[in-house]
Amino acid sequence: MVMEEKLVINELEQGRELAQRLMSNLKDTSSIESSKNLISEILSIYQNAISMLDDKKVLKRSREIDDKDSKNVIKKRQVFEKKTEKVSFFVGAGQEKGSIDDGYCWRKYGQKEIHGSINPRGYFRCTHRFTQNCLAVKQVQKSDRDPSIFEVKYVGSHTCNNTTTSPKTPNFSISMFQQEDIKPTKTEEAMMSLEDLESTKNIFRTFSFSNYEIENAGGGWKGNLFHEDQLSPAATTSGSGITSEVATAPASVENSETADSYFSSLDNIIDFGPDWLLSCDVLNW
DNA sequence: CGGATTTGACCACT
DNA sequence: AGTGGTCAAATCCG
Repeated sequence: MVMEEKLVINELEQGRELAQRLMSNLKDTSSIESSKNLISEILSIYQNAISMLDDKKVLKRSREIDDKDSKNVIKKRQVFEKKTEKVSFFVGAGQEKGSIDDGYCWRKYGQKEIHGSINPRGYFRCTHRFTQNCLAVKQVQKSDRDPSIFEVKYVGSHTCNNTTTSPKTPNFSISMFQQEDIKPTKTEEAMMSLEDLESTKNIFRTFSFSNYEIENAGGGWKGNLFHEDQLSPAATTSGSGITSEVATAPASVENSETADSYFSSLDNIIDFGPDWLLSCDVLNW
């Protein structure tokens, strides 16, 4: 395990301990039940993050991809390109038929029954793939746990300018992305990642915690999802369009010094090495 | 009629 | 061989 990975786990463990201490401080106060729930969720998130980072298979896989490419293994062009793409995992309350309107034009090109999942996964590519060479792709799968929620995975970003409407922000969302193959020569992509990380401080303040777990950071995207009753008031106000409120922290978090200390910890831990990026961002849809 | 969706086949990877 | 991702012909729909 490289130094950065150890540091990340260290930081997360510290955060978990602090949350546990706060939890015991609140034990005998029944009026702050919601705070307790919040802390439980924080603990859950920390646990998930630690588990993810402690999964040597994932980390090993990430490095192996680098090795393969450096050895000039010839692969199908599409497959190779994918490994360099930004991947966003996205969960949130969805709309009917999985037709989550993110402001872009998508064309469905496939559907697949996924082993271990009740619901099939739909494959969408940008309508302008051929006209504008836009390589954005997304996968949409209805959550097994809550059919009203869709899990969306974005691969690549839009290079087209065409949107059905102005890009929308989901009523609530959090995404996690992993760039699996950032090589020193990929300066541009690396810079993009740093920009994403740069904005992470603020982004971390935009969501109300909920259990979020990824069984397999490399490809899995299962999780305890965001239910409407767990969303911040701002997040539940509208399913259409970007609202400034969406970028506002839930009061329970904003007003909590303790929560701020956690965010400070997160500020520290996002300074990862380039081969493993973990971040949260709010996508424009 | 043209574009979008469906769905079985095919391919790459493990 | 199993699985996930993509292709492409058939079909649907406005």
